[in-house]
Amino acid sequence: MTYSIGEFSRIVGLSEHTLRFYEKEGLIKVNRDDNNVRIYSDENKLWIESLLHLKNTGMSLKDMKQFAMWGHIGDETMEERLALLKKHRKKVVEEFEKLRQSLMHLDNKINFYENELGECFSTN
Amino acid sequence: MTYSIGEFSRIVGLSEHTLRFYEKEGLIKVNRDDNNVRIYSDENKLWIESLLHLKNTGMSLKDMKQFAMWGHIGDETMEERLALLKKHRKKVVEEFEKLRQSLMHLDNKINFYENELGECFSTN
DNA sequence: GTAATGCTTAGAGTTTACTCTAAGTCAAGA
DNA sequence: TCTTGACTTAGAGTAAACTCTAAGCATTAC
Repeated sequence: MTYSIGEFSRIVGLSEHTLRFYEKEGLIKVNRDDNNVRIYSDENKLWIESLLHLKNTGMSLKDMKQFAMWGHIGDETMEERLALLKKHRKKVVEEFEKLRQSLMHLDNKINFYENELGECFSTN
Repeated sequence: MTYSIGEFSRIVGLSEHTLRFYEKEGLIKVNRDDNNVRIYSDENKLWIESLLHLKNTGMSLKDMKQFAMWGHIGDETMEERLALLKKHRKKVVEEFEKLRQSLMHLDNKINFYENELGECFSTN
């Protein structure tokens, strides 16, 4: 399957502006038809979804850019990419643990407030 | 125990600029001595730590401000505060789950690269 | 034949949360 | 007395990641 930028935008949940911006920044390579119109493929979709996972974990555009560049070069950059991912993973794991603790703190707070207000009615 | 802004800054890991900024924004109330110099207390410390947990979970300054305002008003705002925390919790749980999935995705990627490169040397 | 959708460049604007600067004052300690 | 650390207001600067605008041209579908 292939998609126009409008369709693709809806599918991946990024605005057309952002898709063009990402392309300009080198995060994606997109094919064009005879009229220079962008044709997004399922491969592009997988790639974007992968990028969005990296973004979700807090990777900066700068690092995603670097990762994409290496990806475009080819197999000889695998070690660099792996190193980047491993380094990033460390940060993510820390972040994850911090979030877990802060969530616990939040739950404690909520429990405290519920006790203070009396537990007759549980209004979720 | 009480602390000057300099000491407090080191203790809680926020710059003096940021501490004054938070105070101006209404996130903390700080006592002053006869010379108008800020005196931070252990109560301030607990409060800031609590705020930082909310910040960790991605709460905006705006919401933290609202929460602090209600806190300063007193017990009659407990329900509002509880509602805000519960609403926020929902977002945090979603975010947490998203992060968990993206972390899994990251791990899969790393495994993929390690297999591709051969698992003879594990360089962490 | 016109509306919808797409293309370009270049640059301006937005939001959040700080972060810093300037310019001046004040008070305690060695 | 002089350095250190504190205080004030007011506003400017920063960084990231978008987000949008303008102006003009091309193509496709009804």
